Amino acid sequence: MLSDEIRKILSQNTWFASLPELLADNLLEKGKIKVLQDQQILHQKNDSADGFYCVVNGRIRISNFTVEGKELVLTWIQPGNWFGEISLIDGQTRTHDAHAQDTTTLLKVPKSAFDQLFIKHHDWSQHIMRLLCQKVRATFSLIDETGCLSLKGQLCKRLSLMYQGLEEQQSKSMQITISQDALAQLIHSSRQTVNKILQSLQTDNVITLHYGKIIILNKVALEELGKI
Amino acid sequence: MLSDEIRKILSQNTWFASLPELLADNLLEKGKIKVLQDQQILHQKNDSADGFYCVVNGRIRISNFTVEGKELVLTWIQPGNWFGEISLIDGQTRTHDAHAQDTTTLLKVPKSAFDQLFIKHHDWSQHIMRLLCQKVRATFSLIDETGCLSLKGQLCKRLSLMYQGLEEQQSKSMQITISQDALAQLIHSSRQTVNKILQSLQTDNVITLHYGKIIILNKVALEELGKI
DNA sequence: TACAAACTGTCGCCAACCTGACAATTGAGA
DNA sequence: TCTCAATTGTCAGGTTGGCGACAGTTTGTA
Repeated sequence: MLSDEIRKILSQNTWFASLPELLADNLLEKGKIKVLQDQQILHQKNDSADGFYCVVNGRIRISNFTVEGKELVLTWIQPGNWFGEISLIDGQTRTHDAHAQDTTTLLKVPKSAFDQLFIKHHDWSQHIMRLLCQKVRATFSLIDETGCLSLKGQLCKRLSLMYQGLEEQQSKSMQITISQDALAQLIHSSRQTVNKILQSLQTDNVITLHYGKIIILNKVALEELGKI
Repeated sequence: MLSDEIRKILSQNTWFASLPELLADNLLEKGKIKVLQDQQILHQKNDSADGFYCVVNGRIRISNFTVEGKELVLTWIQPGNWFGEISLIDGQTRTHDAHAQDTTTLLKVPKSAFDQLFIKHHDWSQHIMRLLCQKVRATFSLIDETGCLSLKGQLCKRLSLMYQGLEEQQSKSMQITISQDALAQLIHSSRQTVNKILQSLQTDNVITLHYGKIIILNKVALEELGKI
């Protein structure tokens, strides 16, 4: 994959786009491409940390496992988004498992290069702080959603966000590639319940359902429903 | 309240305790005591931020409101813990409402003093990053709990944590002062369900129930139950 | 073209838990 | 001491949503 292509994808992300050119160049320069096959493990919870990552394409599933072995999915990280900085900063182990969902390309900035940025660029810590704040705020709003919204609301919100992600990447095919099973995991629900909700959305002409994918018909309605 | 007394309480907190003396002194020096009456508002969601706070005694209830007006409690901040840094760093507004739960004494470091610390102490940002990482990890484990644990498990975990807080402060009276109503809010449940669970814990001689307070009889059992 | 794997659609049962209601108890303040 | 608000204890009714089961559909692969 060409360096210009990577830079273009990374620049869709507001955090990366706001970095001074020198820092952005440095991340791209030190970053190495890493490709994972579908379902391949990047790291597990409690692993020691060796890198700071950005999803170039594909997606990374961040999750934990309950005592009984059930997978609890926290989120899917979409292209352009960076992760893995927490363990690098505080020296503790990984907070979650990270698996590839689809064949996935990552940019990996090794720990050594990451640490050096603090020394070479006096303003790097400012930007890392902003990234951490973003992460805290995102996590807070996740908690709000699960507490405030009905399952239908949560589902619509997730679909909205995924659709936005597609728009930002100016993807050709405006369809969300996800199984109902995976959607259920994301909102901590069951496949059957998700199916029921999706059917009702289809009846209301908000979406259409297909094998392994969903097409958004009415973006505005979906966003509205994501507040219930 | 005496400065030595404040320093003693603040030093129970691992983050504060790990600060270089110069920084700790600076925070204490610039911090002003602020007392809130029970239920008094410190700030609301979307307020602009003017300070970095530490609970000296009492406690701060961090919450949001749903569209229907129901209060969603995120957590109670116990003495020794700092909060409010996120809005100061990223310049955005407050993420939550903050109310006093009981008469509460705070140490308030004004925004101007907070900002200056970055300039005067080159290592201040390192410590702020550690604090942010702590916050992210705490928020992640909150999500894990609500996803993994049964209501009984969540309730026991909360009680454990509150009891630990009492131990750390070497409080004279080892009883948790909280109504069943407030407990229900903390675990996003109903008073009736909480009552049923507490009754069962009392039957098993893990706790005893009183008007507006709970006494822990078997700390170890409680911790064990906090994993179910 | 056949087959297996993955995914979707649907039903019924059942446990968890929310809500409203109401009585009893406790504690603070007049 | 009296009164009132806050808190606790308890019950019945109703809803939500999880789970097992099974049939049908789609897709990739041999």
